[in-house]
Amino acid sequence: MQKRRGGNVTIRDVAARARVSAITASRALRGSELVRPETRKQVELVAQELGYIPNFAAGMLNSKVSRMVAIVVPNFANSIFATTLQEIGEGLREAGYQLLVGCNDYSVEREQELVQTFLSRGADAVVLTGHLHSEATEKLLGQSGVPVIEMWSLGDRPLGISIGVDDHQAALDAVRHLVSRGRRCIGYIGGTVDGNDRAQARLKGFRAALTEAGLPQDARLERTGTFEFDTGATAIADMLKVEPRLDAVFAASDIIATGVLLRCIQDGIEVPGRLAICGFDDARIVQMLRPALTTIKFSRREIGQQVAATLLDQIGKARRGTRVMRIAHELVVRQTT
Amino acid sequence: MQKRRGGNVTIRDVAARARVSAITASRALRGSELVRPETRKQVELVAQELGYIPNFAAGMLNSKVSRMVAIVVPNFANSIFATTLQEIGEGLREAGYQLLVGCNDYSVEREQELVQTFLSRGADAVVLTGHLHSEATEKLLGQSGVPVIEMWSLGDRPLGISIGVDDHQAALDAVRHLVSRGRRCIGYIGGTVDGNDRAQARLKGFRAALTEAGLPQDARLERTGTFEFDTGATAIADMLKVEPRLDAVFAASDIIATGVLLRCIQDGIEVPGRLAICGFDDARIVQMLRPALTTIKFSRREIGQQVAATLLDQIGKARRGTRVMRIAHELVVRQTT
DNA sequence: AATGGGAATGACACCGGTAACATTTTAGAT
DNA sequence: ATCTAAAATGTTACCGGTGTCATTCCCATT
Repeated sequence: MQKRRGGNVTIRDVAARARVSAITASRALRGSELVRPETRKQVELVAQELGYIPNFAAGMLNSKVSRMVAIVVPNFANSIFATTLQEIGEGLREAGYQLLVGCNDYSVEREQELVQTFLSRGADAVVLTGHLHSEATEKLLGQSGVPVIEMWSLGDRPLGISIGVDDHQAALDAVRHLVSRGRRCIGYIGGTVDGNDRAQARLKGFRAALTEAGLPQDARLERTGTFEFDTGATAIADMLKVEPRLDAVFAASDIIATGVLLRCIQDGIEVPGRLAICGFDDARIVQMLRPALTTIKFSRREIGQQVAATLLDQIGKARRGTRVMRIAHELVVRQTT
Repeated sequence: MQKRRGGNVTIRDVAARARVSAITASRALRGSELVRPETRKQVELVAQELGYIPNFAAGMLNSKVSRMVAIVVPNFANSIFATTLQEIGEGLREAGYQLLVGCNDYSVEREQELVQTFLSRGADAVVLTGHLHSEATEKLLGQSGVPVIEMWSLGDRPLGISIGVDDHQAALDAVRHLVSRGRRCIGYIGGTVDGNDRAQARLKGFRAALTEAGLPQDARLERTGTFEFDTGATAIADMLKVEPRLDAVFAASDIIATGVLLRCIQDGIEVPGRLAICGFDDARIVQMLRPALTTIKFSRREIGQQVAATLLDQIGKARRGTRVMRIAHELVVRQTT
């Protein structure tokens, strides 16, 4: 098979037609200050005329700049990450960067594979979700010298720059709020903690809050599953059967919290009278539910914007520090607590 | 800045260390049948030892194969597209393809820019959303000889292969259902039709159904906006004020339908007694709402899977036909109608 | 031992931009 | 008119794999 890409017009073709050398054409098209305006215009005209499409691979080979940013997210389908992707994409568009995205399904091995291909493809920077990585991944990234951003959670020893929410503190805040409302038998329903340090931090925050309030830990009141409505719906029904005194639930994601709430409405369990619910994320829908969900709010867009800005700042810099940027969260009290 | 990628180990370094020529090393690592098993093993060992990371750009330059598939979606944040992305990603992972994704915000100009860079980067195939493109985009893609897939909607004159849902028919089915329930004053609330042929087809389907049922067209009962809850919530409130006899709404997206439903619940408008609602997409949440939403269901995953399979089939093929693959849809009647 | 043919390996050029350095042109100063 | 520095352009080589074609090696065959 012969792939043609715009009729195989190379920069030399453009140069010949414009009666300049290849390098002048190259400079003209890249907007270098070294060419006379008229020359540039002429080259641009010819390029247009011939339908010239530059070959990035060729340029990259020598210049080592790909204008691609690689991003690893655990899951596209989860809209939480999608919003961030969107924001990063918009932030980088102007600068001419493209997004190379991969999905690791919460697996560090898969992440390692992805990082490997991304480096192979010459990504100018790598964005990872969370701080849980294989040793090989960290070594690869270290050797490559490419800027690394870990987003969504905060790490104490980030590989590069860490931009995210303090999940532990946020969970603590949420559960403290439930306690302050007089709840004494509080359950936790969250996403799987495997390969997910955000989920881990939230669960730890939950436990810390119980301890702080002098409440007992009870493994039966901690459930984890997928980040789906069903997880919440199933878990709450079962948990109430096991422990009828349950009077509050902290759901580590609004999707799960919505599952809990809708199931309660179905089953005639009064919220917040009989059961208080607090979610996490402030997904768009939850303020429209009746009763509206109390939840932890933070700006997904801000994460994306910060990541984009930081990327632009870091790419091409020789010295790169490690830094932790905390995105603010806030407890939004609505009707479920 | 000097980017190093794994310490600048090239295939010649590996070859030298393994006492073979560069091309033999290349063949060994690519799994060619032409090298002796022992030679291959030796090369692989050395590559591992040296931490060799191949440079895709270099390989691409000569072989014209990038193992990247470019995908343009209008919007990441809309989970509808995210699921498809996820599925395509999974389908291509095994074959070693990477996803180059871009977001065009429903703009054909933006799509054109994206297609241009994607071709520039040597994408092995291009996946677009919908059939609305600029002339230049179509020309670019035609010249490039790269396989093209248009997904999500069905076109009568696809650029390559078209994989999607018959939105017109689906909308027709939805509205016929409302009519069959005795509704006579039916409103439409949907997403913007600009740059969105799916939305256009649904609106046309809605109108066709009204005509078919002998009902009058009324511009006041057609609203479009963003694909957000608010659009539904705001539009329904206003529409009921303008036309109190309104007894049904066809919402061209479940997000919007949910907005409509929740607003009705808030305002004490009885559903389906006073107002019937039919959505579109069968988003996961809508079956858990009370009343559960009647909607058009189809498999987003199937679209993704078909796209992935078709991509693998098309890439590298010399002769590429144009074809239309219709993904089945189904009306799911629940409690809102 | 000589021969033939396929398996395995190698030499070399090439893909298409661009960095580095060389050269020519231009314009301002004397 | 001459000189000089800056501006503009050109030459050459190189990035790092891989296609093409040539060569060597090995073993079976006569």
